[in-house]
Amino acid sequence: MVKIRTRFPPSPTGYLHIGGARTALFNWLFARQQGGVFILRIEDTDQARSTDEATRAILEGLEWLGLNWDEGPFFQSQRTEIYRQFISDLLKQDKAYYCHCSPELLEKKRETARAEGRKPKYDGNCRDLELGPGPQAVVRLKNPQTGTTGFDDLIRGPIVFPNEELDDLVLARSDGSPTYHLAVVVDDITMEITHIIRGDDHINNTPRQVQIYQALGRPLPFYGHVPMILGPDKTRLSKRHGATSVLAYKDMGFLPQALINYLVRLGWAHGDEEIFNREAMIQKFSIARVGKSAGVFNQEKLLWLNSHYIKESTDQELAALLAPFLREKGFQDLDLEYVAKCTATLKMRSKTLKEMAEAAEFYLEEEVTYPPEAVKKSFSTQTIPWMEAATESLANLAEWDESAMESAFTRIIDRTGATLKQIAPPLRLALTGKTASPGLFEVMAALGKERTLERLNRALNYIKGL
RNA sequence: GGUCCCAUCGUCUAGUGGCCUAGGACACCGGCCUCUCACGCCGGUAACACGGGUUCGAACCCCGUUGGGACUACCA
Repeated sequence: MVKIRTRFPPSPTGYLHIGGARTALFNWLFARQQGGVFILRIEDTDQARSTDEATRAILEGLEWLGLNWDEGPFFQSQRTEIYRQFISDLLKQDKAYYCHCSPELLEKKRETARAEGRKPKYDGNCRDLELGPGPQAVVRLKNPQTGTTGFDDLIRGPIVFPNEELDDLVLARSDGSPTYHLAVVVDDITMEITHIIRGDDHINNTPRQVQIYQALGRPLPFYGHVPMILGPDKTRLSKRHGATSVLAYKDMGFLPQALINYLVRLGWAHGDEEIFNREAMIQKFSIARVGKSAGVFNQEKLLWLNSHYIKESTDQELAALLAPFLREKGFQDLDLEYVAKCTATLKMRSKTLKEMAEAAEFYLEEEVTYPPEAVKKSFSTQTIPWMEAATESLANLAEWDESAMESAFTRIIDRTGATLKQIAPPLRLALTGKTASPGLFEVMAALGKERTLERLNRALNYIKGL
């Protein structure tokens, strides 16, 4: 059996975006599932627009998502000799020819053709002139002019194009460099790619590439064209729609497994299942079951998945993940054990790590501040006896856990005649500086006895000074 | 314009001729739980683009219409 080989070929003209990430994911999943090989290839033939920085960002994005590649990264810019070889072979076999038409002339012809309602395709002017190389010459593929060119798409089934629609495409530019179509095909041949899974914006490119395979006398790979990802306005997802860079989602506090899970479900389903960890995805993914229609990127659902994976993470994992976000907020010396205790109270209430970091601030601040509105609502002379009773009972607690606190509070309620509903708000404000927070007992347990008593005493003094 | 692709709730989707008075998930709206906020649980609103066929029977098959999208470069 032939080993399956897939590839992800980004061009380094920008960051790794959501659409690219999903294409990479599908290729990766298919390779992993089939025991195949996943190859990374950087398509940097467009020297003007390619940057090293973009390459780094793409690699970093893939690494963050955990889409590890087995071979590469290969760079097209380092393979020019290979392309040259293939082009000269084609020329020798009369499958390609030199064309001396200037870009200006071609552009003019296209315009008049368009104006007259004809197809603006190359007219084959130099096809049979048997011209040699020249300073302005490009190399074109000599395509069949009748008949059809097609392929059997893994996702969409057979797709056929009339050859009259296809013109003699340029294989080599006048400077000798290969064009995209030639480079892709040569790379896929030499890298022995068996399955090409890519965006459906390439469907129309495929017959051209098929013709190059045919001219070269090589067997076709399998093609699977996955649908595009759209923004909420149903146009192609782009910067206009906010963050589409994978790393931007990292910075917003998303977990890679949440993004991966979201992406795999965008365009693919396995019955009613929503949650897929890596292993489940690899096992259940099926390229043939990928949907055909474009999908709208929905951040709400991503947030839901993210909160799911946050809940699933252990306190220690969360503490480590949260640390960079906390440091960003200026909390430099972090006691990760303490942070872990805090995350335990926050994981049910946070949709992102960024949100969690914000919610965690009161745990880390030396002194919480009491917002005037909240003070008005919760602090009064009436609360003094409650606070005193609480402070005293808590101070006497031998065990600092939630069940001990609970029994302490039943005694406090007994003694003061107040209800928990009355006592909780002022205590919450004293401990967190907020009117909404994790459960009172949870907060005290996480804060620890010392911090709790400190904060209560400080609040008591504050109220007495009102 | 031409060619190609696509079409089920607002969104992601299940559905491959009878199981569909169309199922799940997100979001939204109610309720329960409750020390606040969440979580969780229960319930609700909400879709087969349209028109023709084929068939005893169509969300599912065929044709057309409409609507979206892609490509149409010496960009990838």
